[in-house]
This record gives sequence, structure tokens and C-alpha cells, in this order.
Amino acid sequence: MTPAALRVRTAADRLFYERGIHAVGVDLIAAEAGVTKKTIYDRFGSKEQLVVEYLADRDERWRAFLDGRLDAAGPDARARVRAVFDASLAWAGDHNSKGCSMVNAHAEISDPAHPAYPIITGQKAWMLALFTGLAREAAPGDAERLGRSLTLLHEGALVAYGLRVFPDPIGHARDEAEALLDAARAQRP
Amino acid sequence: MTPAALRVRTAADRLFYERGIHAVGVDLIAAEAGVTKKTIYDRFGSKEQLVVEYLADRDERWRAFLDGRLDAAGPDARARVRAVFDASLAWAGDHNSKGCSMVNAHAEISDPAHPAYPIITGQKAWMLALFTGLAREAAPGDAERLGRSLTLLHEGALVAYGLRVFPDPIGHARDEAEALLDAARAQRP
DNA sequence: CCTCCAGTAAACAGATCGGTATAGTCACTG
DNA sequence: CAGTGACTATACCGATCTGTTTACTGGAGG
Repeated sequence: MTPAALRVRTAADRLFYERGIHAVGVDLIAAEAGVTKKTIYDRFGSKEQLVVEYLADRDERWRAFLDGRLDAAGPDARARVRAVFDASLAWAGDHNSKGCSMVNAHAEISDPAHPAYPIITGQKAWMLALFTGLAREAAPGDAERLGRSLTLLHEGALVAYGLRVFPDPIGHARDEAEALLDAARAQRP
Repeated sequence: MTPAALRVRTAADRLFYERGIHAVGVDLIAAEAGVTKKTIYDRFGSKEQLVVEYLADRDERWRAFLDGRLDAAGPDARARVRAVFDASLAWAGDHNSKGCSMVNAHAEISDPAHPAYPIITGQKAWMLALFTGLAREAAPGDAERLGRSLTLLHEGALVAYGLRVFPDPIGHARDEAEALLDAARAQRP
């Protein structure tokens, strides 16, 4: 990726997330990135492709960030679940103050054949698998149910955070997730 | 509201929800409603105002639907919490297959000064107050916490439903909400 | 030295955007 | 019968949309 292309993706990332995909034109992205439209179309081919790379890059950066936090959390399942929510909390303040970019993008993309679709659903499937894996370590017999519950808490917290439904929903979800984990552990330790 | 205006709002409701607000032009709405653009601007004044009335109507219809279900559920707090999730399940299939319209609209509206903003945040505040009220009946000492947890489960379920993260997330959230309620009740009956 | 490539600058295309203007039809109502 | 309000039909406005085109510049590598 050339320096100009990187600047384009960076500008697109901020504008698409803050204002919405359809509300942002390529002229604005070009101006913001200090680049001509020709450069955008030479590097990305179309706005649609730029949207795809915007979401793919968000996804990749979030996964890398979370992986780092999980590594630092050690092997204990309880600490790792806690780490996921703490990572979301840290991430939300810097990059996700309007909620999950995948959920927001999904609101603007109606066609399931859109090339960005698998990125969106892929991240959600990945998060579910992550939570289910963590649940399996803590309560093997109840992993499926527990993993889904953690997923719901997590998604709900991101929405509540973006819409400011009440203060610190991600911290609240983290505490609730821990309680759920402990309850499942108590039933089959 | 005149018959033509009603047709406009009905068409706008479907199109805005299914395709997104910015992706739908007034010409399309006019064509879909069998109406000229002049009628739209005579009745609504602007696209922005039409968006406001689209969201306000959704909000109103959802609250009325839910109120009916709550009345039918009787006085027991457990049954009433169950009724909220069952109502969401019934509502989602018919009108909400792409997730919560308020959350989706929020993804497209960046300016907090937008006239639709209070409608969006108002519905979320109303839902939180509803859940907190129900929680108070079941476990008075823990109502604040429990109400927030039920809210997170509910929001998470709507997102998971819209993105098809796993089958029947609303039913799952309902069962989880019941368990949460029972646990809180057991601590202080 | 020459070619390739990333990039700028700027004009242009056709479509669509939100919104307005003009003219006229129809039904109801005082 | 005159007036009013809801509505259709159609043309138009300037702005903006995604995307293309042409012409040119500067640096890196063989």
C-alpha cells in the first residue's frame, strides 16, 4: 500500500465511521487525505472497494488489539473474558465512540451480496467463537449457551455505549459476564 | 394526516429501514407511494422532517405494541419481563428483521443536534426505565443493576438477530433474562 | 538515459440528490 | 356557485454524486 493510499484509507476510516458511508463522498475523502480523486480510483478502483478495505482494516486492527490483550491476560478463562471487555472499553474510547463499525455499516448495506458483507458477519462469528471458546474452558458442559450469553452482553454493551444509554455499559457488561461465568462454574466446577 | 401523506410515510418506513436513510431518495419514496414529490414537500416540508416522522411513528407503534403485550402478561414481574422479549421476537419477524431501526438510524446521523436524535435516545431511555421498573418489582434492592443488565441483553439480542450471529438470539436473551431475574430474586426474595 | 510508476491538477461526464415552480384537476363545503 | 385544500403532472434548479479523461511532474531502477 502506497503512502497516498494509506492516507486515503485513514481518512476514509474516520469519515465513514463518524458520518456514515453513504453520507461521505469520494471528493471529501480525497480532500481530507490531501490526494486527488484519480489517486483513489487508481489505488482502490471504486468507492465500494474502499469501503471493503475500510472494514477489513478495522476488523484486522481490532483482532490484533484484542489478541494482544488476551495474551497479556494469561491462561485463566475468567481473566481472559475480563480482558475482552476491558479491551472493548479501551478500544471504544479511541476508535468506537459511535458503537460497532460493523453494526453501523450493516445498517447502510442492504444487499447481502455486497462484498463487505462477509467481513461484517465474519467478525461477529469470530467474536461468538471466541466467547464460546472461553466459556468452554470455564464450563465445558455449558459452553454453547454461555458463549452466546457473553456475546449478547458484549454487543448490547457496544450499542449502549454508542447511544449513551447509561454510563459505562461496557464495564457493567464485564461485571455481569464475570458473574455469569462464576455461576456456570459453580454448577459444574 | 392525509391518505397520501400516510402512503408516503408507509413507503418511507419500509425503504428507510430496509435500505438506509441516506441511500433512499425522495423521488423513490414518491414513486413507491404513488405520489408526486410536491405532495411530499407539501405534507412534510423536508426529507429531514420525513425521517423524524418515520422514526417517531416506529417508536410510537412499538411502544403501543409492547404496552398491549405487557397488559396481557398480567402483574407478575417475571411474566412481564418474558413478555418484553416475546414482544421483541414477534416484532422482529415482521418489522425489525434488520435490527433496531433506532440503532440503524443512529449509525447514519452524526449530528447530535439532528431533530431525530431525541427520538432515538428517548426510546433507549424508555426501554431502560421499563426494564428497571420491572427489575424493581422483582428485586427492589438491585433494580438499577438488574435493569441495566436486562437492557444490555435486549439490545444485544436485537443486534444478533439483525446480523444473524446465531439462531434465535431473542429467545436466548429471554431465557437468560429470566435466569438473571430469578438469581436476583433468590438473593432478596 | 530512459522507462515506469505514483502522484498532482483540473476538466468533464451522466446520473442523482433535495427542493421549487407552474399549471391544472378533483371533491368537498359554505 | 365560489372558494379551498389535497392532489397530479412536469419541468426545472443548483449542487453533489461516482467515475473518467487528459496532460503533466518527479523520483527510482535497470
